[in-house]
Amino acid sequence: MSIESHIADRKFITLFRDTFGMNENELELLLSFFELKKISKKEFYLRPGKVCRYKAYVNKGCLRNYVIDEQGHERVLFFPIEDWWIADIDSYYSGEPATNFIQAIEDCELLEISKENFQLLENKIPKLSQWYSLKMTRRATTINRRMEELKTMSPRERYLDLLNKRPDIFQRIPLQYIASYLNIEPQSLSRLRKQISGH
Amino acid sequence: MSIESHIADRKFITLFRDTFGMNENELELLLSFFELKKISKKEFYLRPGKVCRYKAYVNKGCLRNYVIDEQGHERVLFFPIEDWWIADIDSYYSGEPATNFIQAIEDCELLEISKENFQLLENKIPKLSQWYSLKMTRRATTINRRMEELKTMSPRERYLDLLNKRPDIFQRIPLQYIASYLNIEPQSLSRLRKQISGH
DNA sequence: CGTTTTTCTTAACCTCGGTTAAGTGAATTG
DNA sequence: CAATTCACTTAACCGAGGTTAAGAAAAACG
Repeated sequence: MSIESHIADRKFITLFRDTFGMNENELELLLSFFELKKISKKEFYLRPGKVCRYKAYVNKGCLRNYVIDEQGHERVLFFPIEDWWIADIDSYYSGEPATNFIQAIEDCELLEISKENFQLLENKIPKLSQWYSLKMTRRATTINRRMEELKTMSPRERYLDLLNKRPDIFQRIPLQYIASYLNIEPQSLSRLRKQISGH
Repeated sequence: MSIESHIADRKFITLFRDTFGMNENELELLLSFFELKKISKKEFYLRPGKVCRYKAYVNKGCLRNYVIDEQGHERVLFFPIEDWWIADIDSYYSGEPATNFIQAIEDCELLEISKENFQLLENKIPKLSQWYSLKMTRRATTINRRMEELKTMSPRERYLDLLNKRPDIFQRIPLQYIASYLNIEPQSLSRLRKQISGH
């Protein structure tokens, strides 16, 4: 089964065709550099220790990107879903060993590319650099906003905000992971939900 | 007094000369697009409400970049110092009104450039795009690391970590702002410092 | 289906950091 | 250099969220 058939209906291809006006030749070249990788629920895409030399496009599924703090608690940083890119961003750019876990919450279909191949591709398709710069900008503003949320909102506010802005999250991700994303314990999330529903 | 004499001894110029191999013509062109802006202690470089259409290089001095939460508390996000760039990153890219305050802690010398002029310059000096991409990447990893700190470390750990990694900060920035950066109240920082020194 | 495992909830207790208030010390300023 | 503002500290009290422990509910699996 070719990669193309898997992704023909995905944003991955429309993104480059429509937003960057890539022609069919460029698209074919682009696709030939990516490798399809399937991982099943609970499987790890990345574990700490190894250097992260790849990034992957989430074609299907949902994962959690987390770290473990000194007390041994898991802390969820992101929930990558369809149309996101995954990597240990710090390790990918610094070459230092990764510190992040990336684990599948659902069965996932990923499109993976190595750092080297991505650079090759960038040289062959200049439009990719434009796109990449845009992507890094968006990433920076997203994380920035997330940092502001952590600094200015209470757990209760963060919960209500997430419920409002990302209702999809609650349909497919266990509450214990959402609690970790909100930076509280599962018991505290339960308590919060009870307080809120009880009024 | 020309801009050149002000920045001749700064990283601003060595950065482009050494790292990007710019020649004197390119450097002169580059400099001609920047405007020298002096602001004195306590003065604001940016306030919420207006769209942030400029970015500025900190040639000299030290500032605080903060937001105000719903309870009216100031929350410091960054302490831009020499060789940093300042802007409301979200507003600059989205075109929405800024939410950040940027205020001088010391008398400052800034080199400012508009978004439009920066783009013009990017077209004239291709090396600038490379540099820009690198800068956005660094920015993303920095903020990412900061988010991880907020998620995994206790206030006490964040204090000790800052003391260790950025001792310079404690020499030039009032403790109340450092407390805000650490996401605690000044009274709690006092208590922490007493506990730590008393052992 | 019934069993086992995982996820979620509840409750009691405790701790850390916020809040309020007051006082001390340092730095500007006229 | 006296006055005023600003920065820092201390202490008492309080409450949100963490911790521990147990049980209920839901999902996975043979």
